[in-house]
Amino acid sequence: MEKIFNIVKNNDLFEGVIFKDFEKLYPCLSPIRKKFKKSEIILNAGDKANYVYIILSGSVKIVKSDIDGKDNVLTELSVSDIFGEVFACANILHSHVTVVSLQESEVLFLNYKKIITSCQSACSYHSKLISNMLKLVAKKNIMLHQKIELISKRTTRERLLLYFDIHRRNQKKFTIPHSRENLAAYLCVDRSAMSNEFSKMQKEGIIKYDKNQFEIL
Amino acid sequence: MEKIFNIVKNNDLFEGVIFKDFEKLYPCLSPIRKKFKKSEIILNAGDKANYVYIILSGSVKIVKSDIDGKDNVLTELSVSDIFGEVFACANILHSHVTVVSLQESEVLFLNYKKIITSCQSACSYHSKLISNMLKLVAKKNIMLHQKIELISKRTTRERLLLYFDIHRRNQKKFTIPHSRENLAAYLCVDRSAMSNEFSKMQKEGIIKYDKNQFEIL
DNA sequence: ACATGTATGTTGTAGTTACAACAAAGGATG
DNA sequence: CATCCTTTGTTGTAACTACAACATACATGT
Repeated sequence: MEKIFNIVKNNDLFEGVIFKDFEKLYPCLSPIRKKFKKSEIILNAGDKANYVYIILSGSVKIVKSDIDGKDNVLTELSVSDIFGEVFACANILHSHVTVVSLQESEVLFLNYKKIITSCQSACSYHSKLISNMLKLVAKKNIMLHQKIELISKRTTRERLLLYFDIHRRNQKKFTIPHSRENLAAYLCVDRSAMSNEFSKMQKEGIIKYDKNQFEIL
Repeated sequence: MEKIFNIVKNNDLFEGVIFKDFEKLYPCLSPIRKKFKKSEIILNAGDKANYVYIILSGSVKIVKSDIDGKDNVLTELSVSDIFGEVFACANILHSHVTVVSLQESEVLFLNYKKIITSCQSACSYHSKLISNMLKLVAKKNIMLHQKIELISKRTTRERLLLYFDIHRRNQKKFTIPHSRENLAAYLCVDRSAMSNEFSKMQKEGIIKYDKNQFEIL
C-alpha cells in the first residue's frame, strides 16, 4: 500500500492527499492491479471506459488509428502518469484510443464512479480527489489549447518561433527536452524540413543552437 | 430568478438541476449580473480568473492575441454558453484570453470557488454541479483533441475528408453548419484554397455539393 | 576496431498552400 | 431598381512543405 502511495502521490490526482488519508481512501476506489507484457494491449479502442488508469511501473503509448487504419502515437506515458480519465469524466461510453504497453508494466485500475461519487462517509479527502480531477482535466485542456495555437500556424518557422516563445520562459538560452523527431511530431511537421528550418534560422542569425541547447539572438 | 433558470438550464453545468433546487443553489454561487455594450470588454487577458461566466443575452467573442499582437478569434458564444471555466478549474490565476461583447449583452458571473466547494449544507445539487463541471471540461477536452486530430493533417484535402467523416455521421448527405470562412478558420487553412479544393474534389467525383449541402460519392 | 543502429543535417523535386486580386452571386437597404 | 455589402468561387504566382535519398555523427555492443 505504501509502495503504491509513493508512486501515485506524484500524480496530480492525489495532490495534497497524505498517506493516512490514502489508506482509508484507496479501498473505496475498487483498485485492481494488472501486469502487462511488452506490446500487450491495456485498453482497446471501443472498450468500455469505466476506469482511470495509473501506471505503477513501465511505460505505455497511447495510439489512435486513422480513418485509413494508419496508427498514430499521441503520447507516451510512464510511471505515475494517468490515462483514461477524460473518457471517464466525459461519460463517453467507449474509448477512442488504444493503449499499448511499451515494456513489462504494471497498471492500477481505479473505478471512475467511485472517484467522483462522494462515499457515504463523505470523507473530505474524497472531495479533494474530485477537485484534483477537475484541475487535472482543466490543465490538460489548457495544454491542448496551447498545442492548437501552435499548429494553427501555417509555416514551420512560425510554429518554431511560437514554441520557443512558450518554452524559453523569458530566457535567451534554453534547452529543448525533445528529440528532433518528437518535436517535429508535436509540431506536426516533417522532421527533415524542421531540421532544415533550424539551419536557415541559424544562417539568418535569428537563433544559435548546439544539440538541444538553443539561444535566441 | 425563473428567467435566469430558463436560460442557464440549457448549459451543461446545470444539467439535471430542477428549478426547486436551483432556487436554493443560486444564492450560494454569489451571482452577479452585468450588462455590456457592443465592443465592451468583459474579461481582459491578465485579469484574475475567479469567475465562471454564463451569457444571459447577446453574444461575445473570445480573442487571443498573438506574440506579434495580432488578434485571433477563438470562438463566438451566445445565450446560455459558458466561458472562463477552464482557467478557474485549472487554478490559473490570470486569464490568457480576452472576451469582448459583440452586441448589447448580459452576463452572469458565478464565483468559481463556491461552485466547486460543497457548501455546509452539503446539498446534493451542489455535488451535481461539480460533476457536471467535470463532465463539461472533459467534453471540451475531447473536442479539442478532435480539432488537433484534424489540423494535424498536412493537406487541406485530408483535413476536409476527416472533417466530413466526423460530421456526416454515416450519412452520405449532410449539411455543414458553418460558412466557408468559419470552416476554413476552424481547419486552419486559407478560405480560397479551401474553396478551390472543394471544386477539385467535385471535379474528381469524390463529392458533390450545393451551398452547405454535401454528398459523399 | 568493427559493425550496427539511431539521431540529425542536407539537398533536390514534385506537390501543396497562402496570398492577392478579381469575378460572380445573392441579400439587404434605401 | 440601383447601390452597397457579404459570401463564395476562380486563377496565377511565389513561397513553403513533404518526401525520398543520402551524408554525417555518435553511441552501443561484440
